[in-house]
Amino acid sequence: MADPKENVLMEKLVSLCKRRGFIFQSSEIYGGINGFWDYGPLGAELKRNVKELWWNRMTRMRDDVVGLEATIIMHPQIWRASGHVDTFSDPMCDCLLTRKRFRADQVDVQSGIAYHFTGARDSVSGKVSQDPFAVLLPAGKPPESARKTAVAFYQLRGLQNVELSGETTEKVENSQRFNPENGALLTEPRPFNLMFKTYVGPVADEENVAFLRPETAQAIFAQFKNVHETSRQKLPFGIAQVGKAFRNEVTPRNYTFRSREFEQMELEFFIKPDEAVEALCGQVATPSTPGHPGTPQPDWGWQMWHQYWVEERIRFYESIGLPRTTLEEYWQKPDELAHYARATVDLLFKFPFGTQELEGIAARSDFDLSQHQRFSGKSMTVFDEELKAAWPKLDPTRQSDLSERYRLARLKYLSKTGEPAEKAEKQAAEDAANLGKGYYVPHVIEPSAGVDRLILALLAHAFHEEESTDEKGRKETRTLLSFHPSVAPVKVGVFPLLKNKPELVAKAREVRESLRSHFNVFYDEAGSIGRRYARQDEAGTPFGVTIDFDTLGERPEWKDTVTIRQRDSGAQERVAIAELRTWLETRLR
RNA sequence: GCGAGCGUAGCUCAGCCUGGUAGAGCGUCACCUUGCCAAGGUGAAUGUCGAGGGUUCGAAUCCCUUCGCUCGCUCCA
Repeated sequence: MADPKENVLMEKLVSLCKRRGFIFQSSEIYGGINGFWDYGPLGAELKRNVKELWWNRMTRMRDDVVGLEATIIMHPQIWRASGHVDTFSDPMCDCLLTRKRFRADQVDVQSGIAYHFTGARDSVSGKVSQDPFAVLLPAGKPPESARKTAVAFYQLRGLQNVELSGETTEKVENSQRFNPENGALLTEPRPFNLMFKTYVGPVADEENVAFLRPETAQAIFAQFKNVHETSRQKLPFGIAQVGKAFRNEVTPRNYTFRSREFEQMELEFFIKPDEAVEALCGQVATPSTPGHPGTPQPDWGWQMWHQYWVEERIRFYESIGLPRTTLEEYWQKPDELAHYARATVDLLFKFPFGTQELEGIAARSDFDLSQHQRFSGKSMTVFDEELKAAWPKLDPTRQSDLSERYRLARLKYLSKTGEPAEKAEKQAAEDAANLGKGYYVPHVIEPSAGVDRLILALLAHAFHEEESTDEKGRKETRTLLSFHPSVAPVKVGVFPLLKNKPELVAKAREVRESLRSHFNVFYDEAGSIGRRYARQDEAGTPFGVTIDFDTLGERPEWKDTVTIRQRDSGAQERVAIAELRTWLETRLR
């Protein structure tokens, strides 16, 4: 767990974010609302930059990924197909004695004698508790043991000398209402819905229930066919989306890290099943060495693609200023994997409050599209002309081998979904036959990142304090945010050396105007020059441009040049105004 | 959801125990000053003391409720 020093760091960061306008609590004037955060002027710029860099890198800089922007509220069936309705709304109950929480349907079934109590009173103080309580004992156990548990319960309610009242017994069979560990009564099962619920249309009844999406991914699957057909993409290709998602988290914690409204950047990268790759290329390439596997090749199987995306994503983080050393790769153990996942790598960042997930890169097989195929009744298969052409040229034993492997994989999926065995067998056989005709459900690799936690990681990583002592022996702390220039909210500060010299001010404003259509520029003339540098250090502005007397020609050879100061080192150099834009452009990438 | 602690100016905090209508430092703003790293001077703004209720002649202070934050438990597809 985080040690005190790291909590102090977190407090400093939170305070800086508020003071400088990066992050505010939502609805603060009304006392705030738990789990919701707003981005102030600098935070909004930072977040835009991050999303834009992701979008450019994932879509515009590639031939094989296209974008999507889907709605937040979708057909409720989507969340049944995805499994969210089941896994996000488990009724839970708590042990009245230990507070331990159980999923109501997973409590071990028990039988025995239940001892009910209507309440208790303190024989010394006279204080009374009217809370009913009950303990279940296996048949044959002495009643004293039930009373002991009940006494402990009422002691928790503030009674010291417990005198139990209204004891009755009842025979109980196959009950899930009692804690198997101590026999204590559990609270009533309460729905624990992690999805935000709303109603579509003016009538708020159960038929009109809809959910705010708990992830952006499902929209991509739901629109897979449309995008595939209109984008003229062929497998392998991906669909990227950036957008809001909502989860009614039990405990929003750690500043913006776990929020109830948050933004995701997700890619669903669709690939051919390994059986199809083998049919086409004669073999499936699998990773032999760690690290980036290079330019994608036609013979890559899902493992190569998975490794490729893990490495691509790490490169992205490096490019925006999170070095590999700040990240941790965590390969989920087989028993941690979701049942449909073949492999999942979490990219973790060392936050001040602990090492936590920034992004997950999951190999999700063909589970998602298959689910939507089953629930919607619409085919999610693609037709692969090359596969159709290649298949007849295969050796018959190879054909039956591939076909059988594909059939078994489909059967495994269909059986797990609870399809009747006979129906599953029939469907799997049909799917296998279709493979030879060039039809299959694409598999998917999913790099899924949280924008807000990435912002927090960038802030935490950029935060630095430098202690120094001035000539008068006073200790000073310089706070700076060492953002990578590509994400920095403000790219360049422009300052006249002195405010009371109109020529300097006029020239500085002129320089600001010449730059502002190219970069986010901040102009400041208030206070000493050092103070203005310090203000920009806290905002994370990488460069400061100062207009001085030499700019005006005091030293003729320096006419129309400015001083550029670098944020992290404080180093200065002289650059001609005419070259400023190019100078900055090459350093802001 | 449970337990503990906390909530006073933009930020960090004092005052609360022992009720008598609010303070410091930093920051912000204006003017002056200032020839490159938070210099200085003068002046200014800012809080229904998280919110609501109660006790009291009187509440930042005592009591209750509620919201928010932190930590622990729980949860985390």
